[in-house]
Amino acid sequence: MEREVESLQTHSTAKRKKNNKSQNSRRFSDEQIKLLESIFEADSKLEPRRKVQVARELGLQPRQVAIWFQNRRARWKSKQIEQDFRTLRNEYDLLASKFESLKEEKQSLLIQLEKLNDLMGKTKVHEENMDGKDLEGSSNKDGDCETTEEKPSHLQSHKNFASDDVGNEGHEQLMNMCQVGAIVSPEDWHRFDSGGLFDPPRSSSATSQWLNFWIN
DNA sequence: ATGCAGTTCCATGTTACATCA
DNA sequence: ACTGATGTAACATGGAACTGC
Repeated sequence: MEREVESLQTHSTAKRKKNNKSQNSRRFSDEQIKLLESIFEADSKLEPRRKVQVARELGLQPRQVAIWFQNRRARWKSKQIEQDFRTLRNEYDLLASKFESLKEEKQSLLIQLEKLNDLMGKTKVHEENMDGKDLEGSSNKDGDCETTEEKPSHLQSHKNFASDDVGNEGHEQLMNMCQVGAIVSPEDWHRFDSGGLFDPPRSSSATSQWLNFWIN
């Protein structure tokens, strides 16, 4: 039955133009908008009975009320999309800047590591020249990066790299692993919850590739 | 139970017009 | 006065859900 009303209200473009010209204003009054908005705020959809009731209250056709709600939902949705877009963009900017600072931190740690390696290399040569003391007791033979003792954690991880126990290639690989660990733990990465794009892989070799992908 | 036509509602895109800078 | 941008009421269309047969 509402369809009947609607079809009676369906004009050709020409008819509509004529009709609109005869009306003083197409816009609803402030009063009408105010009530419609307050209803919309409570519920964005109208039950048919309520629609008829509201239409009667406002002196409008039920069809007009239905259309107003349709348009209002569409406007709300597009605003929502804009809002979501802004939120996502902000989150992305934040992540990007975190990533940049992590890269810088990594760079500075690498430099520190180089210096320490140089220093320890020189010390060892010196001690060998002195011909005598046992240095082996202090190095961790299993290559575990999470050694203890009272050094800063990021330095602890690289403690055993000066040792001869690890060959050059293994040395480099372990350095990479530990550097990744020093920059950020997997838990930290997962906290970002970025849907996998930024998530590092589980295996250490894949981790190196992953890191290189982002840095290079 | 199932298929089908008719109806209603809704989301989405478009049009026509009013208003404003 | 003219014009382009913007907001909005109304419309068109297609799909989903529901109903009666």
